[in-house]
Amino acid sequence: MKKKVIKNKLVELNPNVSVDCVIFGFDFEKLNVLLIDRGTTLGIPLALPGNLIYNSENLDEAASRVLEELAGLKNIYLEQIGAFGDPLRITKITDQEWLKAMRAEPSARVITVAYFSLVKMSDYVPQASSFAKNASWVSVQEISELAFDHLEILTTAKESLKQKIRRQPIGFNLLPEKFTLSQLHRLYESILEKPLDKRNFRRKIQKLDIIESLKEKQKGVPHKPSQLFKFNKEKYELLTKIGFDNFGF
Amino acid sequence: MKKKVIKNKLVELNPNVSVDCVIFGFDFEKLNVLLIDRGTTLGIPLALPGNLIYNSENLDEAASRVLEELAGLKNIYLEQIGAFGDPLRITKITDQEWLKAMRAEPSARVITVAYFSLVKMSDYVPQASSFAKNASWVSVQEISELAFDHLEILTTAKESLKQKIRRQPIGFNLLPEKFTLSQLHRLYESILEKPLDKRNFRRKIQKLDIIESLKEKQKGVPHKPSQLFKFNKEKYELLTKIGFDNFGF
DNA sequence: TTTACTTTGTGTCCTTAATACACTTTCAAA
DNA sequence: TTTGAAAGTGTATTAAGGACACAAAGTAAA
Repeated sequence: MKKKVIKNKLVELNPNVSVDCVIFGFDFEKLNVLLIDRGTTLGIPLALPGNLIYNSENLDEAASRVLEELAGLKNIYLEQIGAFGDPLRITKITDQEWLKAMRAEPSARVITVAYFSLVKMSDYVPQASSFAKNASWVSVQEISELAFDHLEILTTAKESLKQKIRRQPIGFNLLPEKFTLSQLHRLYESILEKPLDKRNFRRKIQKLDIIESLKEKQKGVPHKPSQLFKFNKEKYELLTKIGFDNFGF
Repeated sequence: MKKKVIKNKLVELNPNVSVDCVIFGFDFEKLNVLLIDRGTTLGIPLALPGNLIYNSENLDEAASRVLEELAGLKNIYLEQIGAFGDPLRITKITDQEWLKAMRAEPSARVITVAYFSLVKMSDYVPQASSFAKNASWVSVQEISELAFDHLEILTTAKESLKQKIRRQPIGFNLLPEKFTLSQLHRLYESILEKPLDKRNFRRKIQKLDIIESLKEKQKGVPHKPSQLFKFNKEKYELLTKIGFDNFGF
């Protein structure tokens, strides 16, 4: 069993449990996911960032650690999606090369706990980052295969994000401090994967009362400049806590 | 490592991963959960049914197996809630007695994958069942402590069920073939933990178009007998697949 | 047999939310 | 000064939610 010493404490990797993170980012056009290029010669090189957990940490901590190790990202919005544990999930021959190189027990049964996280893309620019480990942003629409069962995890993550954003205004984690209503609009359309009427969208968002218009406008755009907004942290946190479900019952 | 032979195949228990099931039942008054009395002298005797997984089975299969081993229940509605993996979740001294008796590696780090399931209470009557292993139905309202982190799992399961029933008509898994609207009404109130207006509830359910009135009424009740209904499997399955979310976006 | 008791079953009004839809404004660049 | 491109805005119609009260149908007890 692989061992590691952190701060004089012996820390053991658990060979049977990993975490994988679906890290979403928004480029004002579409949703992206941060993927790792494993550089394998066989099979699909792209995979979700993830790793085995240490026995000393809980699952949320493990996911946070993966985010920090990969991209130096701290205090990131994280949400557990669920556990994936098909015995066959890591047995594709095309994944074995990588497992043998990376794992002390490459054939161990591993169940993985998947998370999705929301980051501002500007907080992680792969080529400029010293953390970069062959990581890059890939448009979710363009992803048709991934290593292991990661495509299934991604699909579940997208669904989970769709559901979540209908109840909590978590989308703001994907936007910079200042943003326009059109950007927010495109964000919701990207996540929900359907067009939303502009006027109805704006009315609804304004009624939620979580955004405030700044006394500032877009500059240098070759069209009418857009009003900039920020969101109201207090209202946001309240709504995030209680949700804003309005289903019938 | 504990080993077991099933159908001439060597099957290994995974010491690090378990499943736990929150089995809900409805007695026409309130929600109940099937709990195991571990008969421990120390600490809290009641726990959720669960067990370590075998390396040969996937997580859903493990949960189904637990249901079948415990109560002979097959083809039961099961939904994964998530993974619980705090390193301290099994370290209460009051839980150690039981672990030492039951587990080959009582101090192993175990993460558990939790499920909730919905059963008709008539399908499992503990005292009459040959499967009974000190299992009994307990009203969810009366549960204030459980072994390990099972109270947290129960809380999450209740929340998860609440969310789910707002999108899919899964409540029918808790009712017998024939039921009255009042029973369905009380079921929704029990799950959502809030009163629902009788007329509005009936109107809404009827509009979903998933129940059919039978040409049959309650008998022997000391009041106006209620119309009996069954639910329409086709419509039910369609709605279960596509959900019936009607949130704004 | 009458009365009391208990639960069923039903309709309307009002308010709130959803949806569909088109034109003017403001800027940069040509 | 014209063109192109996105921003910003209001109304009318339809659908759904929420509040609310009383008659009907059965059993049990007086």
